[in-house]
Amino acid sequence: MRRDVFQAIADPTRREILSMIANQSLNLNAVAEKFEISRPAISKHIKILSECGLIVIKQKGRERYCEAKLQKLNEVSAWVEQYKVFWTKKLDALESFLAKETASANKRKPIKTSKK
Amino acid sequence: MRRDVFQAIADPTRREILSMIANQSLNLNAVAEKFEISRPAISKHIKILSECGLIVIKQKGRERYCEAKLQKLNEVSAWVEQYKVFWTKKLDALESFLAKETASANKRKPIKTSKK
DNA sequence: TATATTTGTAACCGATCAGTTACACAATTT
DNA sequence: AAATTGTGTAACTGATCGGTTACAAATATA
Repeated sequence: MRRDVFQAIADPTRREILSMIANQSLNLNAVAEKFEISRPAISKHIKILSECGLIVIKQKGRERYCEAKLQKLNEVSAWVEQYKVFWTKKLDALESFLAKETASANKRKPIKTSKK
Repeated sequence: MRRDVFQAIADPTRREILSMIANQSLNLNAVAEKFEISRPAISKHIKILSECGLIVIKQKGRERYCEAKLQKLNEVSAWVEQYKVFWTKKLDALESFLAKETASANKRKPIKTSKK
């Protein structure tokens, strides 16, 4: 069974769970209440999230509070950031192309370049 | 059938395909050659990637070149960046705690803070 | 024209996924 | 002590996933 962060965040319900508990820990029932699906289904999602380290469970009496541990998202961040240059590079190229095109037409007002 | 960027990048083979063609377009066979799995399997992965807009296929004669269109990764980037504050905040808090703790002990050399 | 090459796709397979219902069990409340 | 609450888990289901083999079709080459 593959259990990594990329797989964990692939499911929209799990992403929603993360957004719910990012700011405040919630117990399992509190999480489940906000979804249409059953409590055991949520329980399974929580299990997956905790197995890959995105949340930790703090037992308090009979309740189990889900606390977000978003550090693991760093793995996703690092992966996606390595490619950012590819799409921003293209946008920069488009930007400079448009700037040049506009300059040669030299009647319209120049495009505001965002950086440098 | 759910077909979004999060689901597309959940599979390690698809992430590897993206890394292969990020810099250079490759035809399907060239991609398939570098993997253990069969050509039809790669063909399916390519289809998924193109269906969610991460690559485009340029037909040249009988060959089909896969060109990465990584702009769509922006969606993932935006999602993960919104949470960056949560884990960097905690790290900063830990950092300042350690700095303070070290200062009060004031014999060990201070921790090098990365920014500001 | 016959043959190679590059590819898509259909049909199938076993594993996993995301959900369900039903039940068990421990902690809390009455 | 009895009832309620919060949760885990087993057993099941249908859908999807990631792979395969086998075949078809279009382009390129001999």
